Amino acid sequence: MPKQNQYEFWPKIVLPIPNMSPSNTTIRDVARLSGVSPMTVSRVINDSERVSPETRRRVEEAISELGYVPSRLARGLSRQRTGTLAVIVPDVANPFFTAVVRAAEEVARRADYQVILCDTRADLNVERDVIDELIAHRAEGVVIAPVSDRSAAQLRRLAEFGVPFVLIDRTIPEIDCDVVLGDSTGGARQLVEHLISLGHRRIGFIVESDDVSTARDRRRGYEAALSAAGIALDPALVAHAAPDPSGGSAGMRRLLELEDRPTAVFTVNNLVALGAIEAVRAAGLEVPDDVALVCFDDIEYASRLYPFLTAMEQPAQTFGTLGTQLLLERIEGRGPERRHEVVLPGEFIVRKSCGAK
Amino acid sequence: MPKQNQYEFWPKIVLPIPNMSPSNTTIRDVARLSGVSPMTVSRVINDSERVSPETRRRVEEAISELGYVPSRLARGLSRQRTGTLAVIVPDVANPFFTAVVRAAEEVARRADYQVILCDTRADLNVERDVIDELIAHRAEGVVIAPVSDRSAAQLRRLAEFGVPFVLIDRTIPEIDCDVVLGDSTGGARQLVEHLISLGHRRIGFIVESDDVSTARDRRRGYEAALSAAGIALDPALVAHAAPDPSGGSAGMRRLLELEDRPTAVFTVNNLVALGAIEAVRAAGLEVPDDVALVCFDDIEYASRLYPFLTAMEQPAQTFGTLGTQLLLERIEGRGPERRHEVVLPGEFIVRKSCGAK
DNA sequence: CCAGATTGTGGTACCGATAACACGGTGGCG
DNA sequence: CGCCACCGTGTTATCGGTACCACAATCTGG
Repeated sequence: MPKQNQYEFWPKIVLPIPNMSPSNTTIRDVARLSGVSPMTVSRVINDSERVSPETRRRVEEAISELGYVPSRLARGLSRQRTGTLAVIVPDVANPFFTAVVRAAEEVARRADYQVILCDTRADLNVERDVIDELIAHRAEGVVIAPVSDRSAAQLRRLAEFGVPFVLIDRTIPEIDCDVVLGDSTGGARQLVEHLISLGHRRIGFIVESDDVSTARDRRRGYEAALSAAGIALDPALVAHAAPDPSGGSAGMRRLLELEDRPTAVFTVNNLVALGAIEAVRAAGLEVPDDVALVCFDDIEYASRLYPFLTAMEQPAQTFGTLGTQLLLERIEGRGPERRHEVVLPGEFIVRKSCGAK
Repeated sequence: MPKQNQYEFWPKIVLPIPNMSPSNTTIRDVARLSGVSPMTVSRVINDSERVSPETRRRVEEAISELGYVPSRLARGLSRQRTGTLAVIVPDVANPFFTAVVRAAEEVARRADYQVILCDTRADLNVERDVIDELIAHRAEGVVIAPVSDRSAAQLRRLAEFGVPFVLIDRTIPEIDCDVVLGDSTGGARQLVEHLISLGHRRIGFIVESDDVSTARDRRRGYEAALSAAGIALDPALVAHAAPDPSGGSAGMRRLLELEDRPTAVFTVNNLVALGAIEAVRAAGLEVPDDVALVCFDDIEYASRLYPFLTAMEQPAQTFGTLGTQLLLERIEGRGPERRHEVVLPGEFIVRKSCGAK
């Protein structure tokens, strides 16, 4: 259960503050001090161009004397580019997305872009608002792990405004753009086949709503594994739940209440697994003894402390770096005519939760 | 060991791209279409003001017909405010800071500010660059967990430019501003006293460089606890190391090599603890049997999966919300004359790693 | 020795919005 | 009936840069 925030309603204090000097030096001030035109100063701060060494020296002197820093706003307005790009994820606190964001931020910074971070909390409305804001901000591109297929509307809006974007982790059927994905179907199949190889026949699946591509694809993998093993699909074993710990708990509780309950469970991601495990324990049972468990995505720090989750680990950082690189290519007008669809293989890591050996 | 990123050098593809229409509708287009002046359109999009219902209707119609979205750049330039603020942390991947960032982002968004996320990777130079960028961007305020005391220079720079900022998690001696802190000294003392109460007399401490206030304060707490128990301080038991898992491992290795090695260790934070535990295990020993361990900050998801770390958990979210709220007060000119110094108590959580009971 | 290129610099007009003021029309009130 | 307040709207200047073109001075080569 997330900590309640006792200071949510911190009492408002209304008092005057000692205003600091909003030191607003402009290019014209620099020009005046160094006895040249603003245009020449502009040339100096943008390097390049032909400026005599002597003039350049004088201008640079004036700049450092006045502590002048050019305004990105003005520059952006006039150049029609902001040097800003956005990363949108449904939950930064999910270690998978944290890694994505971190990597994206680094790539962007190296390419001299600033990053606006947006956490949609898997809420379609927040996502819409956030995207509108980004359009207003004239962000030059967006790396986004969309909330669901219904994000299509807002992505089309981005496209209308000529803002390139790259989807990561999730595709959206009608949206045609660069994409960086994991191998959800294959990975899921491998996980479930592993459970089957351990002798499990009744295998549950806790998954979020079917309008998220990863959920669909992983369900597909789950079904493929079952059918390949000649196990009939029992719809009662598929529990739909929110893609977070509380959803995982709820889903697992439902599965445990079944008459003929599963002996193993596959969860759609790491946080769902976490909640599911908590539910198993709350029911006085244990993983993997009473219920074996496998999932997608690792929880790095947890696994280092205690290698427990048998998981299909995805290269989260690569999602971030690669997604951002593809985006930068689009922004800079490079990038192939045809869209890029990169599928990154996961790494199957067997640990305790599946009960192997 | 963090995953190597195999796609760091993704091959560059150079091809033309099908350019989308950079639909650049301006306020003037809307004005033309609705047969009014740009000023009137401006009045409509900023609500308020006195505009006849009929005109407003016509303008709104034109706006939606053209799909017009006002440019934040232009607005910012003219209004002299950007509606942007920044959150700077040394490591977003640290669950503590992830929570801070997430909370800050939410508070900011609710107040209609956009957030620029900056991860300094605990590198003073990156921090300097990032802050320069923010000044250029005319960010209206900054919530920052500074790299160290040597961040003072860049913070003074911010102040010179009239950008208000709030320090979180760490103070800096000469910098006088709003601050949201944990009770490092008290918390550390409590942790170490707990170890002492369990019978430990040789207690190690793995800590980062002394120019970070939390490190100093926690050392102070460590020393206070020892001296209160009449235990002499043995400098050999204080290992300095980077504030991350690898630092923790290195530090613990050094402690384990001591002739008279500690029976318990206190680490300055969660990630250091993680590395320290790995080092203990690598040495063929176990926590808490061979070495008891306590630390600052929890790793939430890890602890839910496996309640192991005995820790002083800090209310990370509150650091974020409160820090951002204080910042917003400053920005809006409210906020007390005298600086705010908020100290949030941590929660002492006893689990396995200390070997209690 | 002069046409033509090159170099360093300045002038002007924007980028897209808003602040501040101006102005014609309506209605209330003495 | 005329003055004034107010309403709705337009005009102009400006925010802080840069693109584009102009222009004088110097350099090149035939």
